[in-house]
Amino acid sequence: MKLSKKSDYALRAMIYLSLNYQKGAVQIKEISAKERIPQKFLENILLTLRKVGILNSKMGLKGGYELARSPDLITLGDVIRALDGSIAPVNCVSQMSYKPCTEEVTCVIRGVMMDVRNAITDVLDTMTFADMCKRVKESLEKNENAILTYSI
Amino acid sequence: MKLSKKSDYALRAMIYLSLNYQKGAVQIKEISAKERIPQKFLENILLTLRKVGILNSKMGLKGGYELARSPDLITLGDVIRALDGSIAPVNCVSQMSYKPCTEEVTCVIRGVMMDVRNAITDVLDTMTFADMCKRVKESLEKNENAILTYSI
DNA sequence: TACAATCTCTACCAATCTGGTAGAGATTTA
DNA sequence: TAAATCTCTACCAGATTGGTAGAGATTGTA
Repeated sequence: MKLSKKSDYALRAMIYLSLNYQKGAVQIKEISAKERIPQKFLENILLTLRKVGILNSKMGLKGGYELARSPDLITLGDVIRALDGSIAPVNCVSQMSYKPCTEEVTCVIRGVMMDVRNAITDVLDTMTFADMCKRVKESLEKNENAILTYSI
Repeated sequence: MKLSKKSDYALRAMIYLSLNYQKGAVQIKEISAKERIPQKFLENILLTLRKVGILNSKMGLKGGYELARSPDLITLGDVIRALDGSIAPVNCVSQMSYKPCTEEVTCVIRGVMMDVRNAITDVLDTMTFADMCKRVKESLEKNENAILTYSI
């Protein structure tokens, strides 16, 4: 039941890009430096997010990445699914990578795991990056001399 | 966010033992055969559950395993924690293996992950093996000619 | 007592996943 | 044309997962 480093980095990069929404493309190098994420690793992550349509990219000099749509239309669930594949604790309750188990009808573990999955997605699929930005700003107001950070 | 095979097997074995609560010790071999779990692997799992006090064992001929307390006093969370270690998606929100992150106060990802963790434990720490037994029996009544099974 | 059945313990192993790196290529701006 | 940037494929070391092997300790029963 663990969030991968990949998803962790992805969430941080997405918050960074959300805070810079509509301010033009942001370069990998900048995100990598500010968030202290290995650059080459981050390249892969952003590429994945682009391929699933969460990010747009621009190649060449002055290129970079930006959100493909408004931060309030992207949820944490979207990002974690893109990187980690599935959110469900077992495949037989997964939307993304559903695979029936042998005796689905009578499987009582499945029932509980379905509840767990729903509980998780209730949180992750309603929380948008607009919400995250709001939280970052609130957090900064309360802790005036705090460094801007939202890493794990 | 995946339930390990170890925890899966453990849950199944625990349901089996719960259905046989107060009927004397049950042997590894029997559970292994009925639930189709590799015997040597199951040995390790049951040993772990004994070490954390969930199971009692009896060595020697006619030995075996049985629940150390009533099924309504053991939750799925107890078992999964014993096998997989932690339920929390990140260590900085874990009860079991808590490890602070760099900037805890202002970390907004932490906040969401805390919500996820609570959502998961709400399900797993309230569901007992007595509940699971009840579900197994209900399920069998509804599907009269179903085979008794609760594997994933 | 002997012995078979059973749990206990340590060690080991192959396959996969995780986190990360390398480097050549394509594209764009100045 | 050159520098900056994204794109793509390949690779790699270490950890984790799922599982096996085998010797040892303990107990019931003939």
